[in-house]
Parts: sequence; structure tokens; C-alpha cells
Amino acid sequence: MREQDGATKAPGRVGDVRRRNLALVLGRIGPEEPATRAEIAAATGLTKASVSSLVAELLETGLVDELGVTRAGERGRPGVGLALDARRGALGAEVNVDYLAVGVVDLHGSLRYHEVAETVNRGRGPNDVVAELSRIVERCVSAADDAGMTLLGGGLAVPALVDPSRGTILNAPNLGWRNADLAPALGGLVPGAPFGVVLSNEADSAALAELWYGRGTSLGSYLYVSGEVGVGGGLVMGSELFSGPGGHAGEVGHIVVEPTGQRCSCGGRGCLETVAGQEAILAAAGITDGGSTTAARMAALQASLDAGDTQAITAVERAAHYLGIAIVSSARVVDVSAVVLGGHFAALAPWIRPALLSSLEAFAPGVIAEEAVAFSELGTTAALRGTAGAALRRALAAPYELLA
Amino acid sequence: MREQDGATKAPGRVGDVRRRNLALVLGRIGPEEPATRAEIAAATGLTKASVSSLVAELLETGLVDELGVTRAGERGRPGVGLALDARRGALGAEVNVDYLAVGVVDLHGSLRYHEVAETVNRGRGPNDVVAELSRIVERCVSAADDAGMTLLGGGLAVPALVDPSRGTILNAPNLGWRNADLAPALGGLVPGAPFGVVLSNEADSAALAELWYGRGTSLGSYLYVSGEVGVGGGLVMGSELFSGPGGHAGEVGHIVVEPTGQRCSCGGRGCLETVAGQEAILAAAGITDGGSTTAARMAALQASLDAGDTQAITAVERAAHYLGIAIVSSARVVDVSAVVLGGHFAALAPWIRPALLSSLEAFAPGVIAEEAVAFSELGTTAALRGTAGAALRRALAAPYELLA
DNA sequence: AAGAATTAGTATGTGTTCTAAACTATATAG
DNA sequence: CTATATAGTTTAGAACACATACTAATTCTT
Repeated sequence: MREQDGATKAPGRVGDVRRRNLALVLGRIGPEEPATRAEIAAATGLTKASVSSLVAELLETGLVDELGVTRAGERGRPGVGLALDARRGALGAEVNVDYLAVGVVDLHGSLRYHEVAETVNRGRGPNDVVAELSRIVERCVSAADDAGMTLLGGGLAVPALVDPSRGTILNAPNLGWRNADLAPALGGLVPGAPFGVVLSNEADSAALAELWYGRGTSLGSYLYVSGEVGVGGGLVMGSELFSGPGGHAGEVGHIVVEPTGQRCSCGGRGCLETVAGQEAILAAAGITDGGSTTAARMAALQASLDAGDTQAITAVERAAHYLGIAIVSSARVVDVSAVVLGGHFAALAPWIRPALLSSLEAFAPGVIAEEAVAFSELGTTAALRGTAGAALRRALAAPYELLA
Repeated sequence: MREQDGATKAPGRVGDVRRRNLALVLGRIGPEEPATRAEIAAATGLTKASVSSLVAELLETGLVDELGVTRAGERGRPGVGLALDARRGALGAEVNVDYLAVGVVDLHGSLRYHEVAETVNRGRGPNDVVAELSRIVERCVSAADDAGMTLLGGGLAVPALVDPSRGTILNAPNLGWRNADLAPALGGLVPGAPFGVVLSNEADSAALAELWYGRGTSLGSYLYVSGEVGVGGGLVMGSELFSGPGGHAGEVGHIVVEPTGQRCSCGGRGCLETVAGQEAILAAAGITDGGSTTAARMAALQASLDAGDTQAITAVERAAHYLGIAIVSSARVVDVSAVVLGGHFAALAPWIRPALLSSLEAFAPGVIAEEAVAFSELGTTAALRGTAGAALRRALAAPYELLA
């Protein structure tokens, strides 16, 4: 993810300066309030001449749009407003255990044309599922096309350990997939996308969605924990996803929270997942109807909680207690002081929150403040927003790719 | 530590290219085996002309030395060997609870002129201790001077949370210091050092020493855990220290390893420190003589272990068991797959190792391999080597600072 | 022993991209 | 209607890497 080897680093060429400055100027052009060339020059330290030249090239890429004169009402010649062009966007898609989700996000951050389909994907083959996904994607892509949008790239998020550079799924335990090569399918999703379609982990993407479009926008550094069938997570620090040397960072599901606890599917013992995963909570709540899907049983849990069922409430509070321990330990290791919770933790927020706060206070007073515990509001669109956003950032970081 | 804000980034100027390439070329010049201009050109992708020009400037800085023709025995004109100049070095110093350590490390990585003084610093004031340290530093600096060495910078490591940019100690619980301003003293340690003298955390510095001069050289990414009066740690990933958004990353001492365990001085419960810190181990081993220093009692523990005392052995194994849990949890969060253990964990290695390995295997089979558990061999010189090394890296990363 | 072949390193001219400073353009103030 | 302020462009100059052609020093071949 990060630069690996100081020794293998490429040499700096004179042209690199321009590439860097193109991205720098583009970074000062927000989605909304128009910036002017003069303002950008003052903010970046570049001369007005350089900014003019750089902006001219950015206009050529189509990422930036001139809005006409800004009425300042002040003395002097008014500047020409510049803003990101909302007609450029990216596709985001997600395959999860019990739904497919697809959408288009534009450079202003708006989600347009999204569609969520509830399907049971566990056990079905990857090709079958991706074919169904492709049909939804086609509808979204042509809707964007009809509206005059240009898609720069896209992303597909899956609840799996992936190799983004090869477009392969290494292991998706909850889908039952191993070593699936999605590269051919990815290429076809957004025809002619200059920034490609990239495979990503669902929790990582959701974590980034919170950073760019959700509860993390004001935080910058936080741990994202998503409760699904498993317990996944992503680590955002300094407004960047940290995925670790091997790409597994933020995997809080297998932190040991109870040394004398149950054995876990990972081979360990007392992992968070064994006490706060969906199956664990459902079992503790006594909701054991094996015939229906996990999603349906989670709905039943909601109903029990609403009805004030003590066993259900105790089960959720127990999960929150251990969740607190895992968060505290994570916070110590990477020094983050905020958390964003998604998946079923967000759905169960009213019951999770108090128990979680008292657990945090008991095990590490003062480390994570009450205001620093946030619950996701993005629902099933989190991961697709994240991968689409990542595609947009790839474009914003390398605008020169769009020039001849 | 890392670049914070994409928006506040400085613009790229043409001269930045040269700065980058100076550091790039310097990075290819190792301490030992001489590199030639032609080899560097091939390795970096720069042209021979550019490399010649860059090397000429590096020679001016004094960091690099020409060794004369390399006898290759092959056809063609032999190249001129280039190597880092071992006459350039940096000072490293450490104030710890029961000793002071000072040394000089040269650009070849050799430790020269080092001195360790056993003194009880707990409770003494910072000024008093630093004055004593300064006398030792003076001896080392003049020894280096006499040998014709030039010191580029230095570092002072303390078992404390520090603000390196201000040169202040925020809190050193085990020394009993709070809000001590060491900036004036630091400035005077290495007169005229172009890269300054920087305050650092002892565990972080020791972690870096392992990376550059110890057990971490072949690892690249690992968790360093140091057992002292407290339990500290440092996180090295991708051959860089990761200190987290607030600078506390790697603080494994307060990971929760036993939810029903004892209260901790941090206000939490069941932290690693409450079961694997020196006092905790001594108490469990029944070595309770309150009159002598902690260091002396740790020596007594060693003696008991050597004598086969079951209570002592059980106490150490229990600590190792919990240490394993903390390592596993850390490994999950940041995705590292190796550990280096220092401080009393290194001293007790023969007793720690087997218990630790079985704990790792029980809680996360396959995550940390047996070969990936290493014990430090740097002893009391670890932290000083680390801070000195950091000063040397500052010079190697910014050689242009040494030019007019 | 002389020349061919091979490799190391230097010199010169060109293109890119920045800065600085002077210039043009367009607004408000009085 | 002129002075002033601000936005943006034009032009000249400097830094730097690249490409190419050159010189230097060594070994191989005959």
C-alpha cells in the first residue's frame, strides 16, 4: 500500500513537479464553494502564473469546471470560480452475504442512481453472483450515461480478503469463496474507465465511506468496526486507510477479549467474534430458528429488543461489553481515540451504546470520549460509497492520467 | 509525524527534484561495500551524468567518501568506490530509571565510545539528572572529536511521553517527572550539530535500534515490546516507526488481557502491565523485599529462576502467557507477524520463550511463527543506538542541509 | 605489443517547469 | 472620470534531468 523500499524508489524528474502541483491545485478546488486562481495561488504558495497554467490543464481533464465570475462585491476584478465537475463520477458496488448494492457517486459526493437487491449469495458461485450484479451495474451505468455523466472508474467491495492488484478474492469465509479471479468481470463493469475498477475489502471500503461521506468526516483518525456475520474492521488514521504490511490491519474480530472463552473458527480462543458476531448474539439471545437466514433472525432480535425481552437485551449488552475491550486494546496499539460502528452494531445502537460506553470507561477511562463513539448512518450503501470514493480519489490524485 | 493535511502541502518546486535525488543516490551508498557512480545510475534509473553531478555534491557534504578504484578484475574502466564516511556520527543518550547511557554511533553503524552509569534517577529532579548526563556526554563528544569524527546530531531517549518538536517531557511516570522542558539542555549536548539533538521515547528508540542494528534488520515489520518497570512498546512497519496520530502507538502495556483482572494504575482493569510488569512478576514470584531497588530484585528473580524455584518460574510463565494475548491482539489490529522483545523480557528469554510460544499458538495459531519471535541483544545500549541512528537518518534524508 | 572491445565517468545542448516582474483586464470608490 | 485594487496573462530567466557524444582506463585478442 505504502512505498515499500527506499532503495527501489523511482528518481525524481522535472515533470514530477508538475504532477504534484496539478494534484495540489486540484486538492484546493472543493466540490462546492468555488475557488479562484488567485485564492489557490495564495493558499498553495504557487505563483499566479503557475496556477493559471495548472488550472488550464485541469480544465482539459474535465475534472474541473469554470463557473463564471464570482461576485465578491469588493473592489478589483472579480475572480473566475472553479469547482469540481459533478458530471464526473465513479461506480461503487458491493457483494455481501445477503444483498447486492450498486450506485454512482459524483465528484460532489452525491450518491446517484443506487439500487440494493436482497439476494442470498452464500453458497452460490462467484460467477453466478457477479453476473447478477453486472445486470444491476448496467442499469446504473446507463442511467449515469443518460444524465450526461462520465464515469472515471469504479470499485467492487466484498466481505473477503482480497488482492486488489490482481483482482482476486483470496478467501471469503462468509460467502464460501476461495481463490476466485474476478479480474475479467471487473474490467467489463465500467467500459473505458480510465482509472479502472478495483476490488476491495468491504470493511475497509465502509471505513473510508465514513471518512468521506459519513461520521468520520470530522474525525480524521478512528477505528471502524462493522458487525456482520463476522466482525470486521478498518483503521483510518490521518485521513488515510491503514491496511498494514499484509493488508489485514483493523481486523478486530479476532482480538482476544476473553482468555477463558470459547474456541473460534480461526483456531484461537475467546476472540471478539465469538461473543459479538451475529451468530453469537443470536445464540445468546435464544433466537435459534435455524430455518431462516441470519438477516431474518437479526430482524427477529430487533423485535425482541423492542418488546423488552431481557434475554435479548442481556445478549446485546454482553456483546457491547466485549466490544469495548477490543476497542480499548486497539486504541492502545494504534493510538486512535474515536470509533465508528457499523453493520449490526449500528442497527442495535440504542442497546449497544450505553453498555459500550461503560465498558470503555471501565477498561480505559479517558481514552475514548463519549462524543468519539459514533454509529454509522450509511446502512447498505456504506461500502459502495467507499469504493466509488476511492476511485474518485485515484482520479483526483493523478489528474495527469487524463491528459494526452 | 506523517504529512498531515493534503491541503497545506507545500508546492513542488524544480529544486525539490534535486533534493529528492540527492537522498535517493545517498540511499544507494551503503556503509560498507563500495558503490560506483555507474552502479548507482543503473540502480536508480538516473542517467550517469545526473549521478555524477549528484555525487559531486554529496562529496561536498562530507557524508560520502571516495575510496579509489574498485578492482573488479573485469573488462572496462574500473569504477571509483563510494561509501558513507565513518568519520561522521551522531550522539545517542538515554536517561532511564536506574541508569544513564551515552554513546556515539557512526555512519557505518558502529557503536563507539559508549558509557553506561548505574544511578538511581527516580525522584531526582530532571535538571540534576541531565547535569550528570551532560558530563558523560562531554567525555564521549571529546573522545569522538579526538578521533577526528564530526557529529551531525544526536538524540536523548527517556521513558516518557515526549513532545519531540518542543523538547519537552510531558509525563514520565516511572521517573516522577511531569512537564519538564529539556530544550535548553538538549541544545548544548552536541555543539554545532547541524541536525540538532532530539528528544524521543525510550521504547520507540529501542524499537528503531532493533530495526537498524538488532534483531529487526531482517524483519521490516514487527512489534517491539519492552519490559521495564512498566511495559512499553513500539511499532515498526515497513521499516518505519509508526507512532500513531497522537504519538502513543505501540503502547501494549495497557491492552486488556484479563477482563476480570486487577485494577491498573491507568484506571483500567486487567492491563498487561498488571501481570507482566516488573513489579507484578516480582510480586507473583514472592520476591517482596521492599528495601532494595527494582533492578536488584530483578537480579534476585534471575537467581531464583536459575535455582529452579517453582514459584518464580510459574510467575514468569504466567506473564508470558498474558504477553502472548497482548501480542496476538496487537498483531490482529496492525497486521504485523513478528515480535522483538526487550528489557526484562529479553533478560528472562529462556523462561519466557516456551510459555510465550504456546500462548501465541493457543490464541492465534499461525499468526506469529516461531522464528518470528526474537529477543533483543542490545541490552542497555538499545535506546541510545536508536536515537543516534535516528539523527543519522535525518542527515541521510536531507543531505542538502549540509550544502551552502 | 598493438589494437579492439568494454566499461566508467564527463561535457554539451535541449526541454520542462518553476519564479519574478511587468503587463492587461475588470471591478469599486469617490 | 480617474484612482485604486484585485484577477489573471505574458515574458524572461534559472534549475535540473535527459540524450548524446565524448574522454578515460582497463582487459581481451591476435
